[in-house]
Amino acid sequence: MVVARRPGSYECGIDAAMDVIGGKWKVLILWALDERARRFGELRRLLPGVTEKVLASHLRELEADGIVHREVFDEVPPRVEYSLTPLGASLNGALEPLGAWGREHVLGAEVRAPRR
Amino acid sequence: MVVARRPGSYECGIDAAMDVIGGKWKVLILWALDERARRFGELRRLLPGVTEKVLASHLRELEADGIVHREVFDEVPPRVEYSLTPLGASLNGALEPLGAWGREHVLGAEVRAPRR
DNA sequence: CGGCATCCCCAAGGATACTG
DNA sequence: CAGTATCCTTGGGGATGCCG
Repeated sequence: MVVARRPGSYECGIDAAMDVIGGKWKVLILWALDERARRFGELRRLLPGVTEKVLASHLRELEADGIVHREVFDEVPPRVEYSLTPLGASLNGALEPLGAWGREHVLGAEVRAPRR
Repeated sequence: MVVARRPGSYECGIDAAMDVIGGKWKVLILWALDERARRFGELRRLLPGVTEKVLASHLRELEADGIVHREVFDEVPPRVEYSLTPLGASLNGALEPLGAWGREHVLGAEVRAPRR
């Protein structure tokens, strides 16, 4: 996103959080990882439209922020798994009310969607 | 903002909400309006760094999304007040856990170990 | 006071190709 | 499979000026 990446201080906790989840696909990544760990290609398939470059950079940012854990398995073919850290899980929990709000007030308004 | 402005459907409620609050200053606007109604110039002073153009466009988007109410008082000098609609208030409530998360895990971490 | 109208910039994000 | 490496596009947002 934008806001103000690491300017040293924020007005309130919400911008700080918005900074962490501000990427275009980040909340979707968190959502996809909520259930279980996922491989890179798996995530790519779960997020139709994301490019490899953007997915990789988002994952690296989330890793730097301590939200996701990246584990490399030394195998052939290579395998890398991404999972939520405890911090990431807590973020997802904090996101839940917002998701419920969106489902109820935005999605509900335009469609009676059977989400995920 | 980013994500996908009104593409007709979202993956989950969170993107839908992210779409609404995706502007650089929107959550700060919501925060400022949470306490009471505010005038345009008042908001400008509360958000150091925002330009008139951006503040006005954000307010209009929030108004279009049914989040804020704009009331014009036909006086001289002109007076315009912005306030949260019930929907806006509920959004603010849904944002609260996220704000708490940010305060606890981002702001707190920065204070203890300032980076950059 | 509370705005639009303009012009402009730049970083987030997309497309494509290549590699360990 | 899981990424880099490059190049390019886009539009959100900043700066400035004018107006009812």
